[in-house]
Formats: sequence, structure tokens, C-alpha cells
Amino acid sequence: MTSNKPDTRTRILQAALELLNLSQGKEVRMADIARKANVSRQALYLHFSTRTDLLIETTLYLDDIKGAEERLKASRTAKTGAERLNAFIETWGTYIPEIYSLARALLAMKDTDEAADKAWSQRMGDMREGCEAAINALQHDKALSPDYTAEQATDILWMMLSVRNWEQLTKDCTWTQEMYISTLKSLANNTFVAKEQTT
Amino acid sequence: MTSNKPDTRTRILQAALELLNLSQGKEVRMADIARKANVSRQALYLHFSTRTDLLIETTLYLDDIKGAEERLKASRTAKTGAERLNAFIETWGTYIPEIYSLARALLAMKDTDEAADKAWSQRMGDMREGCEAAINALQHDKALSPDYTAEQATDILWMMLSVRNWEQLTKDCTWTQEMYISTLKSLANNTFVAKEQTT
DNA sequence: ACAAGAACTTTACACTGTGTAAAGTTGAAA
DNA sequence: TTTCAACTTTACACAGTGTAAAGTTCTTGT
Repeated sequence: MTSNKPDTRTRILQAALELLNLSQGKEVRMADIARKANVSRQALYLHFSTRTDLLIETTLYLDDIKGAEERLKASRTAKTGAERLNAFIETWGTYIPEIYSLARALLAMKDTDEAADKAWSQRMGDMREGCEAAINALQHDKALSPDYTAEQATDILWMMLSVRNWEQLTKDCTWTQEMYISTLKSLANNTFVAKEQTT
Repeated sequence: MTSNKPDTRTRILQAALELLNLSQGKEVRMADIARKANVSRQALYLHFSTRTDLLIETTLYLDDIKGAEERLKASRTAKTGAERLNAFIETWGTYIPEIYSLARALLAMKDTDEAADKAWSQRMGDMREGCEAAINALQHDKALSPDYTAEQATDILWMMLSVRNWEQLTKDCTWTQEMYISTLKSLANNTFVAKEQTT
């Protein structure tokens, strides 16, 4: 039988997660996480080589909990390209707020910390593949707007769906999550789906 | 006659600017700036209370040099709303790369430093007014797409034109500056300018 | 000519947070 | 009972920001 009390490593990851969710914005320090996990600060370094490493591992842990991959894969079952585009926006748009606290911490380091930058870029690269798949599906349906190449369209969709944009719209512009999802769908559809020709 | 050798304060601002432009990405420290300006590190604190303060003052200095306000005001002379929208995108889009180094430094602090956040928000608030004016001009022409309210449209345009988006498109997606400008114009026009009705 | 003061320099140090180092404790397995 | 892994405890190096205070230098007014 698998023990139900989590091992130290997992407890640290959970502590990091909780603190990040709680202390919105404020820096979460190694000492804070250690205290929350009921281990010594030094013990963190037995499991994670640096703070950056710990945060990166925490994102992986979170993805695991949330079942990120399965969810994103699900959007591939849609029939038409347009449906697929909408499904992807819905899925990703719903996922963002769940990972936002952590994303924010990583984003804050991205500009100065090489490793954090790399980790974040990789994640965004994965997300980009989802954008690409949706755009390709549109193109396959001959439903991609002639205004953009598939690559350009991917770039633009990727831009639209960035975490920073979600942050700006829901925080600075105080949009609700529903508004965000529906408006981005509308925006993406207007932009990428070719207008029906009454030829 | 006004002395042509700049006073210490100005020399510090110039040094900060140069270093930020040069050392793309890497942190610029107070000691670095002091060295470059040929003053002691302590002298910086005689002119600026904190590093954040210095960076903020540097942005103001830069705006001054670049004539930011005059340029942005110029876009207001356009006749139609659509022209105005394009003029604004052109002006702002051209301005971004000129302030990018500094913007980047401020953005990096924004997430943790209260004062930096405030200063940046204020700047972006100013930029938002330009977006709002362009959208209002469109609405006045009855040329605003019925898909969005003026406020929503402003929010979306503001989002589209964010520095982070410029960064993503030109750095990650390796778009040229020309491509950025022309694509964003096309994007904004498609999104906000009402389709001509053949009623 | 001299005092006063502004604008620095120099030296020293406090503080925060990350990360390293090494010796000591504890509990379980062999 | 020893041995080992997984910790704890204590100590410290290091970077970078910001404070403090005494010393220098140059200018200016009287």
C-alpha cells in the first residue's frame, strides 16, 4: 500500500504551491516555504538545487495535479477547425487562472534568471503547438482567413492567448473570466476564420 | 549661457540609459551606473532615493529626449477614425523599440516593486488614453465594429499594443519591426473597423 | 581674504535573501 | 549494533541595496 502521508519532497512542493496562491504578488522565499512544509530551510536544498529549480518543479507538479496534458489533448477531438479553435481557447483560457500564481512567479524571474526563462519558454512553446494545431485545422478546412499565413496566424493567436494578456484583461481591465473567454473566442474567430463568401 | 557639460544628475541619467541599452537583459546595478557616470556610488543617492526612483526618472528623461508627447499628439490630427487608429499604431509601435530597454527594466521590477508597478501602470494608463481616443474617433465616424463596445474595444486595442506583445512578436517570433507595424494595423482594422455594409 | 555651504568622496556597516559547508541527530533496515 | 539515509543545526560567504557620518574641494558672498 502506498503511504498516504506525502514524502518531504511533495510536502515542499505543496507548501510552495499554497504560499504562491496565498501571497499574491509578494515574493515567496525559501524560508517561507520551508516553514510551511515543516522542514528546515536547508532541507529544501537536499531536494532542489536552487529556488528557480524548486519553482520549475512546482509547475510540473501542478500540471500533474491538474491533468494539463489530457485536457489540452481533448481539444483535438473537435470536428471542424473552427470548433477546434474554440475548444482550445476554452481549455487554455480556463487553465490560465489555475496556474497564474505560479506563472507569475516564473514570469517575474524570466527577465533576469536564465533557467527560469528557459523553463517558461519551453512551456510557452508547448502551448504554441496547441495554437499551431488549431490554425492548421482551420487551414485544412480551407477556413483560414487569407489575410495571414498559417505561421503568422499562429504567432498572433499565441500572442493573444499569452498569460500577460490574460493578466492585463482580467486584472487591469477587470474583465470576468467568462468575458475573457467569450471575447477571445470572438476575437480569434473574427481574425482567423475566413468570412463566408456569397459567391 | 547654459553650460554644455551636463550636470551630475543628467550624467547619471545618461549613464543609466546607455548601460540599459547596452547590457540587454542583464541587471544594471547602481555601482555600474555610478562607474559609467564617473561618480561615486553614494552620489547616486544624493540625486535619487532608490534604484527604482532612478529608473523611473530615467524614463521621464528618455521621453523628454524622444519627444514622446508631441509625437503621440500628432496622431490626433488624422481626419477619419480609421486613419487615426493607424496613425496611433504607427506612432506607438515605432516608439516601443526606442524605450524597450528601459521598459524591460521596469517591467522586471513591476511584479515585486510597488513603486515600479505604479510608475509603469501610469505610463500604460497614458498610452491607454491614446487607444481610447482612437476608438472614440472610430465610434464618432460610426465606423466601430458592432461586435464590441467602445470600452471593450479600447481594452482589446490596449492589450494588442502592449510592450510584452511587441516583445513576444519581435523577439520570440522574430518578426521585423515593419512586419509588426503592418500586421498590427491589419489586425486592428479587421477587428475594430466595421465592415462596409452593401445594404 | 575668509567663512559658509553645496556637492561631492570615502569608508564603514546594516540588512536581506540565496546558496554552501560541515558536524550532529534520529530512526529504520540489515 | 552498525550503518545509512534523511534530516537538523549552526555558521558563514556573497551580492546588492541603502544608511551614516566624517572628510575634501570648489564656489560664492561679504
